[in-house]
Amino acid sequence: MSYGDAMNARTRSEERRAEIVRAALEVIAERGYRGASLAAVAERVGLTQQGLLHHFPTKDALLVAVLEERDRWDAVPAGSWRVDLLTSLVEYNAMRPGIIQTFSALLGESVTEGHPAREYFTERYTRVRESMAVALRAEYGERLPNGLTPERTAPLLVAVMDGLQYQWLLDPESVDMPGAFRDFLRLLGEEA
Amino acid sequence: MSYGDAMNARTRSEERRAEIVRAALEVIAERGYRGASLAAVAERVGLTQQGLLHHFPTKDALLVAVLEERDRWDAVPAGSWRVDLLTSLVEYNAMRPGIIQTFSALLGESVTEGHPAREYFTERYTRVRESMAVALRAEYGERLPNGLTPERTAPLLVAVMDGLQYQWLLDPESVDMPGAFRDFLRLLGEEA
DNA sequence: AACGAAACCTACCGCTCACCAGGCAGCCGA
DNA sequence: TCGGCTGCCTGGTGAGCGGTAGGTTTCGTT
Repeated sequence: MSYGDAMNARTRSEERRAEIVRAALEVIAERGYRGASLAAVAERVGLTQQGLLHHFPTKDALLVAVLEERDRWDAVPAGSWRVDLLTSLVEYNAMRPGIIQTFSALLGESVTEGHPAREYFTERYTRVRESMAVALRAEYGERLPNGLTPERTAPLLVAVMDGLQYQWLLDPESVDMPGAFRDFLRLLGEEA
Repeated sequence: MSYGDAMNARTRSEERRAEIVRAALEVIAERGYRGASLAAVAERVGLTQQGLLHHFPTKDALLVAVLEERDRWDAVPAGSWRVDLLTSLVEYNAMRPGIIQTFSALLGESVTEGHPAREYFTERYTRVRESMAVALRAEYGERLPNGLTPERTAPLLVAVMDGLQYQWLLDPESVDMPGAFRDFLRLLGEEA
């Protein structure tokens, strides 16, 4: 195997796949997973539907790649979040409605029966709740208001982030997502 | 309850429509709106697809009826909520996963472009936020923690309810939705 | 008994979907 | 220079979609 060249076959193929995944993210944001046709994704990267199927043999395989992309995207730095970085994350999200829309649409679909992303989201939320509990403990210890534990607070934190996203996507003018999130954090850090 | 006698034509037609809407709620819960075929809804009430189209001329017309049903369902008693009744509402919801699933799936779809329920949800959330602000002011006055106003707290309250629903639908064993909601309310009512 | 409307049907249409089969061009290592 | 593999194409298929057209049965009203 030679590796001197600027771009070997494997690299080029991975580039192509990455392009396709990017296009799929867009189309899913616009039409949801069920509404996203392979043809629409293919057209966006200048392929025919069958050309796309060469890289991803089924529609579900493409979805798997999309979900893996998401895992890469918000991979926890050094294994755990810090609460103040969450604020930055929300602010960053507020500048990228596309990504938020993609995964909000997918989350909504995933609660329906037999949806191919259901298991992914179930496991993801288990993981994220645990991760958030760790972050909350690091920030507040056991001194959360009203004797709340980090484990009981984590689902609320996650719910606020998700719920705000829906309200914000529907009506960005009326909902200050980062501001509201900061308000929530202030509820946790009972002020000195 | 037999139809033949004490029921006039109009009443029977309305009964039929109500049956269809109920079936549509089920099918949407299972497959989302895009995934819900008229044929599937029709079969559930013992009709052909065209028999259904006699009562609702288009698929969108059926969706409108579904959304109207929801408005009737959670119509605010006497014009405004009381915060303690929200707890009961959440507890009640936790016993009816079907309804929650229907509207969580619809909410998720609604953020996609040109979705027929988008406007409905946008306006609904505007209304609900206002309604919640009123309820919060009635309960806590201006004395929310950290100088939060009812208007700024309302989006958080709504976000928590919605966000918890998704986590709960995906993994009811791991998420105590009513308990978590009570935790959130306890964050608002700073103790004593 | 006669009539008209409501309820529901069969048949059909054009379209879109995910996916299969088979072929062909171009590049790469041998 | 050749063989094979990768990338992508044309062509086609069966199923399912929402919706139309037009007929037939049912039934309350008169």
